[in-house]
Amino acid sequence: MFQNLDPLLHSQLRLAIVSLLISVEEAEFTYIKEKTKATAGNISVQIEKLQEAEYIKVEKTFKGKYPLTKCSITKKGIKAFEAYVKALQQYIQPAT
Amino acid sequence: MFQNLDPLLHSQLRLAIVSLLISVEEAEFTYIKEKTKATAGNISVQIEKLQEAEYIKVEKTFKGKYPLTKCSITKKGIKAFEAYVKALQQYIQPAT
DNA sequence: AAATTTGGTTTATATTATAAACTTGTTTAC
DNA sequence: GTAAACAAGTTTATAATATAAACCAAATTT
Repeated sequence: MFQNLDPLLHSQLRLAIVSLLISVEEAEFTYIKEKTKATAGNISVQIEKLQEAEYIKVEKTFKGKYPLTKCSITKKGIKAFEAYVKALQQYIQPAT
Repeated sequence: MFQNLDPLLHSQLRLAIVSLLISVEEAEFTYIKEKTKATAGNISVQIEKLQEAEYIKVEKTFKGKYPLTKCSITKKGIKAFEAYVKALQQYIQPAT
């Protein structure tokens, strides 16, 4: 009846990050920070978890002299997101 | 961009419970247990939280000699659920 | 009358989310 | 030229959550 919801995605911030990356090809750390309004520390932690699970790819480079972190979604991430949304429908769709 | 997700509903088990109650007028503890496959302890705790928030109403009676706990959703619960689903759309709807 | 079952509740623990504090380097103000 | 403020993060500590294990009271079965 109720499929399990992938705990990695069932987190407001991680879901927001993946949601952003789904539609954007690539995003900088600061962009994610602006869009999600979350603290840098929180984002840093959640990005690492998503990366460990290989839901996203993280590339650390430099923009001029400052560090620049770019994130993008992986195939695995897209699949996981789609499965999560599908599972979620069972919870939020009205009636049986 | 991303509205906050009501933490009370953003929990697999509590969401499942509310989801059940939305479409069923009234449900017994054991029914919830069967449908969610969760442990009784976990359900007990989560029901109490939902009740504290006045998202659900809990009525303790007896079925013959055994205790019987009946739950039903409140107006507040319905509203919260609807708001949660609406907020969630922003996360799971593809593209901007 | 001991063991098992029903219908839960309480408590302990493991996991999470989150913010605060810290780091490394850069730019600006004095 | 050096102290203060800023950029872009990371690490660590704490608070909140989810969850299961242990427990309880009464009823039933063996």
